[in-house]
Amino acid sequence: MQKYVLKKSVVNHNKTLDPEFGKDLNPSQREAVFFGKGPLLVIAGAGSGKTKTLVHRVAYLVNQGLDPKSILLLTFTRKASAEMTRRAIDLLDARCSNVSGGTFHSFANIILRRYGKLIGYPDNFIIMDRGDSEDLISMIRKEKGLAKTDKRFPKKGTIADILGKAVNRSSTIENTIIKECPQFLDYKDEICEIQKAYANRKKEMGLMDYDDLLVNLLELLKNKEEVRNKLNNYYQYILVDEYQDTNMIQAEIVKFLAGKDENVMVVGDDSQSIYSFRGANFKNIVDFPKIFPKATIVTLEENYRSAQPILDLTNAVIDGAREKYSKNLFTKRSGNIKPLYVETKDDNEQSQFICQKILDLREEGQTLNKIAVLFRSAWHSNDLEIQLKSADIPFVKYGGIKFVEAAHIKDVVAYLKIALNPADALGWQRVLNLWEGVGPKTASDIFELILQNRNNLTLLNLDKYKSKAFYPALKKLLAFIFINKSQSKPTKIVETALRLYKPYFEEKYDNFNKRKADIDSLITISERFKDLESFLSELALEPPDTTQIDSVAETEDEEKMTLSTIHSAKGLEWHTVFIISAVDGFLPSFQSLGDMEQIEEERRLLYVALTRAKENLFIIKPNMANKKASYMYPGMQFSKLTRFLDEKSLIDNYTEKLILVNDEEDEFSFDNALPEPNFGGRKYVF
DNA sequence: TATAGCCGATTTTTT
DNA sequence: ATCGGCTATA
Repeated sequence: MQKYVLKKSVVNHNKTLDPEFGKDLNPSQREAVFFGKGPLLVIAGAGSGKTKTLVHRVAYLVNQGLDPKSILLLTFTRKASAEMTRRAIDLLDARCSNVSGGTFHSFANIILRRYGKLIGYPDNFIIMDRGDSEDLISMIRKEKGLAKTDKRFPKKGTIADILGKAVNRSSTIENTIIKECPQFLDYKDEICEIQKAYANRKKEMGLMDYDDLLVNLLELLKNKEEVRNKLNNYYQYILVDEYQDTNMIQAEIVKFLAGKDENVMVVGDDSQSIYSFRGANFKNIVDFPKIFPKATIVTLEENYRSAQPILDLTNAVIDGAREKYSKNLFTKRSGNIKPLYVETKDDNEQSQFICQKILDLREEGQTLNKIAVLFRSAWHSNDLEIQLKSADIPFVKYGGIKFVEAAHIKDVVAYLKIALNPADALGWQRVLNLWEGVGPKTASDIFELILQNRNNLTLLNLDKYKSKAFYPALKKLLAFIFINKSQSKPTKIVETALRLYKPYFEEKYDNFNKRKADIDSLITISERFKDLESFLSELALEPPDTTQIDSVAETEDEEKMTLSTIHSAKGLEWHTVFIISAVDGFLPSFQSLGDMEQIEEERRLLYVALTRAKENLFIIKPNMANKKASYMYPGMQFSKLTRFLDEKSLIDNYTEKLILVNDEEDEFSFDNALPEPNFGGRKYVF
């Protein structure tokens, strides 16, 4: 295990806070930033300078002479954490780079590597991603013969959902089934059985899923006093961002971390809670003063992001919400351009409109990285992506399928996992199944053999397989497993794994040349890590998104526009925002329609999307009645505007309607007949 | 008994 | 593109 040595940091004590520090904050922000000791709840509306306030708070605390490491800043993504640290450094000095921070999960990972032994985990445990969990569940389901009993037995993904929600909502399996999918209530005993087997197998194999990271951290804090005391002494101030998206387990973790001093500041906006499907509970905000009765509450209501007409619409949308902390955003920013609303005949026309508009904006001198297109589900942008490519407009897409979820990356990672932790049955299954003549049965036989002898390689008797074609491969694989992990750099291990994988890789995928680029990226990423364990943890906790992969591949950082799911757009802002597929059934998603709470969450989702825009906001509603989704779900029309904008005629009152006129000549020529790009214009004819 | 291969159905959001 | 189920084959 890597040893960390405390280095005396060279701190420039000459540089003190700018006398102007805090002058540009409004009174509420100032109250939060200069707050003394004790619990503090900051209710921060969209665009109200939430990040700015947190960053100033960090700088203020560090400048008070506090050891930066003793400040723990828990954020929703690692990106957010890095961004805040960077801004704090700008504001004060390099001391801020030592602030402790990360996501709840990455923090749990660090603590559990060190203290996990106390609750029976090896320090080389492997973090399972969602796919790994499903694979293990599927394996158990097959072993128990549950797959065959009845066609209607839930699929692995559904079971994973049920188990995960039960944990994250601190509820029972039975209640979760009743709430989520009552049609499977008959199988509650079987699902409980799977749950037990799943928990046992994970422990045997040294695996933790995302939920285990939180649950086990909480267990340490709750039941291991020495750990709790250590952490309480170490972390003097706890700051939590996006508190509305924490679940009950996380709230308890915060409670224990705060300790007796209760120096804990949480920041959140109940109107932006969009992760309840993951067990997040925005009532955590309401309950904060119950957990910390001494809590001070500060509300930030002034919006610095959006022009007034945009804000008028967003306020109106969230006004329809059933439950919320009452707050009303206002801005001093002028602006007379109303959000623009466009109806198109289908998604193809929607894409054409966007391409055209973006070319206009570029003409005007607007840079592409100030433009974003937002949507409910990753696949909603499929058509747009094709058209952007053919129009030669560069973009990056956030959300949807991730790099590490691709089959070929999972293959390579499986090699690495079994090298780090030979007890990992899932990794073995995946690797052994690559071989001709090996299916699930043979793979698990081989795995059993290895497991029994893994402490003494010389006892391993492989004679059984001597006649098989895969025998030499098996020999080579075992040699790979027992290489010295602590001495080899991750990149070396990846390269060794790739030598073993290559023949199967080229056999398995027709388009292996295209996939090769991903493999190269994996090598590049591995170079950042000093050991295999941290590399694999990072892949599970902060999977690289397409941007990082692209920037590895391309040296030039060309300007690109952003396509993003609304979830992934959280916390960001753009000059111009297009919200596409504002169709009832798309947003809200038809999957959410059965449940009032879920529909309310969809409303908040739209609210988050709308509040990303600073100056220009486009809302586009294609008619999707004749598209694929509609024959899959016969009851749905997919032709009406989203209910959240339809109610009380919000569209009529708060937006300007653009009329698209089909130019008869050839299919669609946009180049002629376009009026001067002018967002105040009444009509948009093409 | 185990595997390979084919076909058809399905696609919310994410640490 | 991927998953799960079915069938032919060794």
